[in-house]
Amino acid sequence: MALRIFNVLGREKQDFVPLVKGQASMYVCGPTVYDYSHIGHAKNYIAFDVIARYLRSTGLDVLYVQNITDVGHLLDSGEDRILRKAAQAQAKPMQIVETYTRAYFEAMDKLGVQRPDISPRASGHIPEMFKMIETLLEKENAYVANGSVYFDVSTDPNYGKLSNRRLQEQEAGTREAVRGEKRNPEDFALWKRAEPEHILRWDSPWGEGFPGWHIECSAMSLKYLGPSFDIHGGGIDNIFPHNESEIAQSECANDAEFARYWILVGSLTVDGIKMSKSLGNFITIEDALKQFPAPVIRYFMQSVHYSNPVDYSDEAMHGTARGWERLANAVRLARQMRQNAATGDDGGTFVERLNSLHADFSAAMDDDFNTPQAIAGLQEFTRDVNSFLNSGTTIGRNTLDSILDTYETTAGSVLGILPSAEADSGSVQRETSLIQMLIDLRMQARKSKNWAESDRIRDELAAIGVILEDRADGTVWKMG
RNA sequence: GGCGACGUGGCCAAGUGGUAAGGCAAGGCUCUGCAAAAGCCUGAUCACCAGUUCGAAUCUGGUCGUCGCCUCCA
Repeated sequence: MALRIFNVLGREKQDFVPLVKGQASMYVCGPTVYDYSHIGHAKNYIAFDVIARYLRSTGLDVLYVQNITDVGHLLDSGEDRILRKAAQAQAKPMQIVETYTRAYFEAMDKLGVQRPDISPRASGHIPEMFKMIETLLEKENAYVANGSVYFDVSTDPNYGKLSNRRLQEQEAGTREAVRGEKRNPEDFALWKRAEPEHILRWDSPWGEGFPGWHIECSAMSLKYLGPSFDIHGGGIDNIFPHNESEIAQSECANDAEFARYWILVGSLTVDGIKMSKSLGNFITIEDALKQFPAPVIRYFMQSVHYSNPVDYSDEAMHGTARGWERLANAVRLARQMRQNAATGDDGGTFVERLNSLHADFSAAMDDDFNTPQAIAGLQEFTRDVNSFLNSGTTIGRNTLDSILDTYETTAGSVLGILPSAEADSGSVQRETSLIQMLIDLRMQARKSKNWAESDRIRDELAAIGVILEDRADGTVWKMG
């Protein structure tokens, strides 16, 4: 069965046929690094993480590019939002950018989001932007006004094809000062003249300034993926004007189809309303991780189809956590049984069930990355695994390996929702506590002169490399 | 005003023409020294109305309602 993707460009489910056989090129709009990442970012980037992971699992050679926006965004006041943050912190703009770029990657790492192959920064691609802007000027798709360069949307008859917006139906821009130098109210900036107080600025053929928001994605996707590539991803809230403008710039400048498949992810709300700082329902990824382990957050984000909105709430998260536990418990049980299982194929007939799970999983993911359906299949599978593991029949190590491998290649390497084996095998802190507990048990045995039990504990600990030494003031231990 | 989603059992959520997956919660039961885990059983005709069709949650039209976007946003 072939992979099908709902292409927002055209609004229909289509067979995925990559530009180059065996490869898939993907560009996803990345974050603006002016603050800590929130759970809305988590939903978005987990979705594309799973998409990239699944594409790879089918054997495709994926090249995944995701930008870091560290210049250019304007506030209503005309002030760059990164600069505003810098003023608050009395720090250099690039210091702010660096801080939140690192924080972004750290948060994503904790969520098990595999890093993109390339994470280009907008600030590092100013020359590439110049080149594209100059091309657009030469082709008269853009014009210079007072040191700024604007894209003339009236020169692109296809403008609006992604979001289905007709220019004349939109409300005119409200900023009089900005509108004054534009030919059409809908024209957007490719390059903005920097006012004196604007610290983050570059020399350009049109005077000192900084790039418009949309041009970076066009310039960087061209550089790393070429004029045409397979998949463009992002949040649905950026369909207009950002994605629409990207298409206009790139297709006018390159005379080539831009992205062939558009995958846009539904937004996340908190307790039914949009997340915003003023409402006090702004939840960072770090905050969420304090309450729930990363696999639970990933499971939650994938329990709804990526294109649909998700509502985050404590109630929903606790329900999700319980559902995840059931799956995780089965995996843990299988891991522990494997530790003591005899080698052999006992219970091998269960392999048929493994095959049917693989088939169900692939069918669900091939259908526009239907993770809710894939998870439903895993839950049914888990019921059968639990029955099997608890049935009392002898199960050989090979069979347990097969079960664990099945989980690993579906819930593990694709969805990224398995409990980590490390967490289950223990940590230094836990090991220390366990050893202390045994020492305390042994102390009780010694007090009651139960020397046989006391020596048994010491000998068995020694056998696994923990040496006990009795002192007048108590017992200490060390690794042998 | 324009664009776009959506409305499925108490909650979350798949399903886009052939008589409703899955999870959570709830109740009953099995297992069980206790606890936990696990398993079994129990529930919806799909916002409403009118059409198309042999047949619709699924297509068409309309009504009501929710949300997002049109200004920075993943």
